[in-house]
Amino acid sequence: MTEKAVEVFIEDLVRRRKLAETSKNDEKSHILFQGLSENSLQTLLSSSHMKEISAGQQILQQGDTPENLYYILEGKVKTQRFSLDGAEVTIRLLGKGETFMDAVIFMGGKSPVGAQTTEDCRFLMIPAETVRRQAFNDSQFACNLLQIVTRHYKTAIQQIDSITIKNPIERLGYYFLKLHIENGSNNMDITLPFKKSMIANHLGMTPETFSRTLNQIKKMNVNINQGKLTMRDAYALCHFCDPDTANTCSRFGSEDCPISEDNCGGGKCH
Amino acid sequence: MTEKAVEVFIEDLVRRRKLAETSKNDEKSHILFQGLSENSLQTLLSSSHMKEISAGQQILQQGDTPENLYYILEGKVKTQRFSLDGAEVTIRLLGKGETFMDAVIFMGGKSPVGAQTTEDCRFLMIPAETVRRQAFNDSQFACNLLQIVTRHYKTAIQQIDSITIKNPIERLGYYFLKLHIENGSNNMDITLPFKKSMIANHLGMTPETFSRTLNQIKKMNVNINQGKLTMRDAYALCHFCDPDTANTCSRFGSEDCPISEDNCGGGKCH
DNA sequence: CGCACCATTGATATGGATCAATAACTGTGG
DNA sequence: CCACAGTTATTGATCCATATCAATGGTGCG
Repeated sequence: MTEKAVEVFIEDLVRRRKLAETSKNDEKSHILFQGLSENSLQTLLSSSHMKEISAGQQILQQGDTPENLYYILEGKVKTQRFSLDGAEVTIRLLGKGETFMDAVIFMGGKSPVGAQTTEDCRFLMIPAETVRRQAFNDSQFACNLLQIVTRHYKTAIQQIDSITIKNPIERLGYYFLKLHIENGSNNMDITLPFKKSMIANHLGMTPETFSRTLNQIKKMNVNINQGKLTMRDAYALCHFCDPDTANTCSRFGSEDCPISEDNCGGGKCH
Repeated sequence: MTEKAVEVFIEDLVRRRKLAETSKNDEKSHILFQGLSENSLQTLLSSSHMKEISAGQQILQQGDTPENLYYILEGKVKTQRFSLDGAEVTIRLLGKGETFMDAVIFMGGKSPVGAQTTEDCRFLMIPAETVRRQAFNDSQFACNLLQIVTRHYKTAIQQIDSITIKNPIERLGYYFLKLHIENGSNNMDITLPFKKSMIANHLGMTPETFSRTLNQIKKMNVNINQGKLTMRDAYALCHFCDPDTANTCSRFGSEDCPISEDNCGGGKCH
C-alpha cells in the first residue's frame, strides 16, 4: 500500500470511527480497527497492500498457508470446504466491510477452508505475520480479534444447529429473517445478496430443494421475484425468530412480536 | 478459591509447564495459561473458585448470561443447543483439562449454548469479568484465548463439513480416528469417552443409526465391545483420514500412510 | 430379583437427493 | 433490438438413506 493510499484509508477510517461514536450505525467489521491508536493503525496498514481479483477466482485453496488477513473493500466472497470426492460446503458468504482468514491466521498450519470471489473484488490485505505480531503488542487489537472470531464461532454453532435440527423451510426462513433484520427491521424489500444456488449450498440443501422451499415460503406472506424478496408485512418472518435473534431486532418487545416476554412470559412460548 | 488452593494450583501449573517445555507432551487446554507471568496467573486465579457438580446437572442454560469461564479439573461435560420443539444438538463433548464458556464470554449477551455434566465434575471457575479484564491487560493471555477460540472455530467448521457432506460411516470413522490419534497413534485400544447415544447426537445421527453404523465399521478391522474399541492394525482407520488430520498423526509420512505425499504426490490422492 | 436405562435389531415411512427435462434469465455480437 | 449461447432456476418423477416406530435384549443398580 502506498503512503498516499494509507493516508486516504486512515482518514476514511477515522471519519467512520467518529461517525460510529455519534450515531448508532456500527458498520460491522470495523470492529477490527475499533479503538486502535493511530500508531497501531499505522503499523498494521503500512505493511498492507491492496489487490483486485475478478469474479469467480479462487483466492486461496483449502490447505494453503494463509499469508494475509483479507478485508473486503468491494465485492463478495465465499469461503468453502471440499470433500475428497469433490462435494462443496459453503462456510460463509460475505461482502463489503467483512474480513476473512482472520481466524485461520491463529489456527496454526494450513487453512481448513478455501476462499473464492463471487464478484469482482478489491481487498485490503494485511500480512498474517503483522497481524500476529500486532495482536501480541496491542491487546486492544487482540481483543478486537477475539470479538470477531467468537462471532464467527457463534455463527458456526448456529449453522450446525440449523443443519442438524431444522428443516429446509425453517433454515431458509431464518436466513431471510436475518437478512431482513440486517437491512433494518422496517425495510420490507430485500435483494438476495448471492445467487440462489450459493445460498442453497450454504444452507445445506440442493438448488432444487431451495426452489421448492421458496414456493412454501411464498404461501406465508412473502413474495420472491427475480432475486427480490418482498414481505407483505414486517412480521411475516417472525415465525422463524428465536429469542437470541430477537434481541437484534428493532421491533423486539413490540406488541406484535411473538418472542416478546410481555406476550408470553419467558421467551420460550410459541 | 482459598489462598492455599491457589498456591497448590499454581505449583501444579508451574510443574506442568516445566514438564511441557522438556517433553513434547502438551496437555491441551493449558494453552490458556501458557506463557503467563506468575503475576498474571495470580490475578486470574485469586478471584476464581472451585465448584463440584454432580453428574447430569445443567450447569448453564442456553440463554443465560455467562458469569464464568469453566476449566474442567475432573469429569466430563457436554455443551448443547435446543430447538424450540425440544430437539437437542450436542456441540462439544469435553473432558478433564478442557475449558468451556471461554468463547461465549467474548460474544456479548446471552449464551447460545447450554452446558451439562455427564459425570461428576470439579471445576475451576474464573469470573467472566476477570477474564475480559485480563485479556485487555495481558496480551499474552489474549493471544492464548485467541488460539483456543480459533481452535473451537476450526472444529465447528469440520463439524459443519462432516454433517453436510459425510455419511454416517465416514463421520463415525473420522471420530474414531481422531480418538485414536489423541490417544497416541500407536495405541490400538480405545475406550469410548462418552455414552454411545451422546456420541451419536454429537455426530448428527440417531442412536439406531449409530448402532447400525458400528456394525459396518466392525467389518473394517475394528472391533467394538462394550464401549471398548480394538483396532486390528494401526492403519485400520486411515481410510477416514484427511490431509489436515494426517499432520497430527505420528505415523504421517510412514510407508503405509495413505495420505503421505511420498505415496501419491500432493496430499490429494486416494 | 426386578426395575431402569441403554443398546440393538427389524420393519416401515418419509424427506430430501438425484435424475431428467424445460423454462427463464444474462450477456454478447450482429 | 433481436437472436443465440451459456448459465441458472424451476418443475416433475423416482429413489434411497436415514429417521421413526416398535419390540427385544443386555447391563448395572438398589
